[in-house]
Amino acid sequence: MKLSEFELDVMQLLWQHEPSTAAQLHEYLSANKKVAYTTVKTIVDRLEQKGAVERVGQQGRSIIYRSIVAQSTMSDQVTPGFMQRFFGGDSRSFIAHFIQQEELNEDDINYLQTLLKNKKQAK
Amino acid sequence: MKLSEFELDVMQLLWQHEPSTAAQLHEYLSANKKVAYTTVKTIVDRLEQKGAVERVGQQGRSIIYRSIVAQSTMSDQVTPGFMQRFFGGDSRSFIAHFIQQEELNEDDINYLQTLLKNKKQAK
DNA sequence: AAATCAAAACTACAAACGTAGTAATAAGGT
DNA sequence: ACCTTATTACTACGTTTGTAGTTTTGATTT
Repeated sequence: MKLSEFELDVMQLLWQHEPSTAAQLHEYLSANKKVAYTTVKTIVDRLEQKGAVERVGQQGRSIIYRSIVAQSTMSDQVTPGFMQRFFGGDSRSFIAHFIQQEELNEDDINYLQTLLKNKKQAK
Repeated sequence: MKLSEFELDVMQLLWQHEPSTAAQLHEYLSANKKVAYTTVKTIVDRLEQKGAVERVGQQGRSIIYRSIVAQSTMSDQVTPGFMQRFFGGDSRSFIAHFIQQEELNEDDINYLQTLLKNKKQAK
């Protein structure tokens, strides 16, 4: 399943606040972007058509939606392409780039170090 | 500057084999994807219009192209959106995901461990 | 100089996308 | 039972994208 950027923005919000109505998603989105309610509703309709979300009830006239595809499924599908396009598929330099670039506190670093240690031991 | 997926695929090839003619890019691409030469040329033309590549000479009738925008610039621009859409902007779980998911040999792991250690010390 | 032919330049077109208006409808209030 | 109004459902439209055909052009060969 292929979702557009805007569709993914809406999915992101839904993943974070599940379940939601179109009006709620519109409200969350409005924090970052000026966009009409009907626009958001159109996106939700398209997501429904694509089988990314489904109706799970209603509240007055408002339809309540829930995601069908998991965030992890989506990211697994899209990441290889991303890595390929920006890092030539080299996962080591990909990870290295973000370790260096991103803001990480000591806890974060410790956590990642543990992950690496475990990964090494699993060999 | 906003580039489409296909445009980025072509940029990736150009970044890897710089400079190149459209025919060469077509050849590289053909390894993975069946696509007409004219299609690739159209993409290159659009990249030129967008200011992502430029002409640096010719070889017979063939125009030689070079990238103007660096791969790192592109990835810096696109990554925040990507991270937001798939990891809710949480860089720690973003990096963690790849450490766990990706194939890494012992050297890779050591290298990443060093990076983390340095990052910790730099605090 | 004329012919050939590869590559460039131009044109085309359907599907997807971002965006939102308009029309229909049904819940809830009076 | 009727009206109001929030929501849904439907329609619309310009732009971008993937895809490639057709036409023009100019380098190279004969």
